[in-house]
Amino acid sequence: MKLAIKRKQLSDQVSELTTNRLSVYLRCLNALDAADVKTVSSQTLAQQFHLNAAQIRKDLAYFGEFGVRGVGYYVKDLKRHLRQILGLERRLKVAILGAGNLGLALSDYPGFRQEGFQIVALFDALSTKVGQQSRGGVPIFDITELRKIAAREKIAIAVIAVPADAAQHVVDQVVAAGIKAILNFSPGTLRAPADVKLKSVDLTVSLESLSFYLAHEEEE
Amino acid sequence: MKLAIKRKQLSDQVSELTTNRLSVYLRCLNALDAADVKTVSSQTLAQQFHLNAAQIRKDLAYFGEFGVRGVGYYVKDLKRHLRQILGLERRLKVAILGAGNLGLALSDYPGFRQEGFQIVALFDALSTKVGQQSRGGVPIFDITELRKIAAREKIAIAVIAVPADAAQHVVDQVVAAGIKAILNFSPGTLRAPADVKLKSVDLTVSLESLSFYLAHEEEE
DNA sequence: TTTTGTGAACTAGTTCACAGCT
DNA sequence: AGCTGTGAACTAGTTCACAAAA
Repeated sequence: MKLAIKRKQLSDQVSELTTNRLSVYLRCLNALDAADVKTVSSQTLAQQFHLNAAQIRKDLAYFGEFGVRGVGYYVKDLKRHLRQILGLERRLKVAILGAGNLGLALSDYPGFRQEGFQIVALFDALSTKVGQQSRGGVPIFDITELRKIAAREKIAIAVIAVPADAAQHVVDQVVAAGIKAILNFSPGTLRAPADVKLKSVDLTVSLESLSFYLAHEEEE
Repeated sequence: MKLAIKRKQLSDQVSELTTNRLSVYLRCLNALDAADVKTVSSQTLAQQFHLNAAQIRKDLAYFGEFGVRGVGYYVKDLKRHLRQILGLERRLKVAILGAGNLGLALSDYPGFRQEGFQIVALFDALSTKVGQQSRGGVPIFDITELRKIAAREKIAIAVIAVPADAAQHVVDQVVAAGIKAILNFSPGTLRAPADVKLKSVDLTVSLESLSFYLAHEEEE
């Protein structure tokens, strides 16, 4: 009951910081479960990654009361709940846009294949690539077929791995194909409608932030 | 004078959020400069990506007074300042650890090569890979040679692109080789000493955050 | 006794709003 | 007139600290 009421406004109430941590907790629980640990406290969990125990409890409390006072959390139980919260109980299908170096590497990346994601298609505009497949066997389609294949395969997530100058155009096509979640690897700002979740991983920004650190640590 | 005083505690005072935005501003300024725009206001800059003009001014104000009241910022001028702030005036050398799909793709990624980064070496433990090179011509060395080559080439940044179970061991070797900045692509938490800057890009977390969004948007 | 779940206190980050310079 | 630089107000996120449950 309490759970159901909260559910309604979840994606507004829960910040991305929290959902990212949920993923991290889940990975930790997988490891604990594999090591046949039955129960874990927020304290123990917090020590693994340098986090605060209260934060873990607060993060989980958004979704229900999963813990047992005096005991902690049952590993298998919490793991199941987290998978459910993150929407991982169903296999989500992923398409990668851009069959260049990065796109091909991502399509065979084992981390993507784990935990319920299934990479079903690559798309490219280059006719020489269309019809080929990645080393791991993901077929490459022509980008013009995106709409058709996205609908047929029920593709839920698009990964953008095209050069910066093509990225916005590709995003527009992805949106037109009805895909509601995009993970973008191209540098620069992209526009997408409000009902489409666009998450960007900007490799250049990451490197430059390290460069900043190096430039300013030397001085102290 | 004011600038010099501030400099001392910069990396403590300035948050990562700010430095990440500086990268984004720089990219925008590059585009404006290429389009031969001479001057830009924080207002205009803010509209490009959906940001607040005051935030841009605050971000820049940490480092000095670069603007001209009534005019805005001189594009070339601010660009030069940002490059200097981010430590991009010198070319930083980068090594990639792990010559798998991801490592090879990253070593030829054009975004890395731009803006002052130079990928000089790949490292792997597999003897079949050692001696080969990436398509773009980055040579693959044995990981045992890391220390020697890092010193000789003055490698400043290490990129971790090895499987999760090898990641901590590789990080330890990178640290032992005296490298002070690490960009990690492997999933999971890694430990590094306080004087080493470790930045992680967790692809699984990114995808799971999209999954969360998809799972919870459907309900409204 | 142990550990959760959570209000209250605190800290960090963002936006407002305006004085002051050009 | 126009736009920066910045204190003050606000908002979001984290940590503390403790009552309540097992």
